[in-house]
Amino acid sequence: MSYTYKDIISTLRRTGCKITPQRRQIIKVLQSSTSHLTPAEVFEKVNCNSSGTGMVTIYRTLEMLEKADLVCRFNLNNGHTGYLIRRPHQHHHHLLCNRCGLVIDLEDCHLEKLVKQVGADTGFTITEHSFELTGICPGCQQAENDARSSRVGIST
Amino acid sequence: MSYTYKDIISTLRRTGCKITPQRRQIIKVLQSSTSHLTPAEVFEKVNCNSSGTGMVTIYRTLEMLEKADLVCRFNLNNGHTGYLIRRPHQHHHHLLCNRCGLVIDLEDCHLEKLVKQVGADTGFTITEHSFELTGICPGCQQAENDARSSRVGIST
DNA sequence: TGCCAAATGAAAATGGTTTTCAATTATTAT
DNA sequence: ATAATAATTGAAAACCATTTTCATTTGGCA
Repeated sequence: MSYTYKDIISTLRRTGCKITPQRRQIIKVLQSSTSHLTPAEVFEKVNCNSSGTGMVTIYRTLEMLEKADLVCRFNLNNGHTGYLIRRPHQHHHHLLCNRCGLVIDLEDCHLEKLVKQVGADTGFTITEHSFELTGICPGCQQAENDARSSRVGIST
Repeated sequence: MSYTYKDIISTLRRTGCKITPQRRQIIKVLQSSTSHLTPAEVFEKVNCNSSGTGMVTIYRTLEMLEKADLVCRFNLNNGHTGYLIRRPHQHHHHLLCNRCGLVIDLEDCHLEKLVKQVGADTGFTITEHSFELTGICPGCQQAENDARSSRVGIST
């Protein structure tokens, strides 16, 4: 489960950040999304209710949230950056759907042994690792199958 | 082992690409580096012999090499892009040194089972995965230890 | 050798992100 | 509640990596 809106606000207060309407908005937008959002996407969603929040504020808020460890930041395949409300439990990996952007958390990291082994083999002190999977989620697979069968035109 | 200069040239010829002096230079620079290089780094190295190759050509050549599967492209942690001459054997992972940029190839991917398991658990069709490790290589660990002991000043 | 498509380079365009700076606002102390 | 103040905001400009444009040059084939 991800941090609740209240969690986030109180963590920010604790850090000495001011709680502005813009920040509230941005947090709500991030929270209501199951997939990662780029700064541009956050901007769009925040501004569809005509709140007039500037791009600059989006960037600054995302940066602040990242520093406070409340969101995690991805490097998307296309070189862009995505942000996702963080799940409280520490280290985990992500499974992304290529079609719809859905993100699944893989809570258990089964890689400790492998990482340790690589360290031993290479002499490196390994400080970080990332493991990202991408594919097509069940929903999008279904949608593609449906599209295919209607294209073939079983009954015409 | 990575592709040799000759391998690369002949692959390019086969693809119908022209072998220009600029391209030769760029390939040599990539080849002589054990770590990934950003376009800017390639530019710098290519131009230190005053060959006057433009940034544009660097970008275009790197793109061409990537399309020909002769280099691999990374998203660096800082958001920049790095390129590395490819090793012929297909799928593998990387171990990067945080200090000096050294890249070690991990030829064996031990993750097939885990990937398959995740697919089964989630219903995703998993098409790709990446596993990247970062840490400090033995050389840089040594250097740090040396620096530390001289700072402590064992004999002064 | 000459031709022509491909490659090059300079300059301009693009697009995401960051900085600057004056005006505004959330919080703290009064 | 109000005033003081330090943080936040937004507009515009700056930045920087990357891409596009277009006129010029060049590698490789006929």
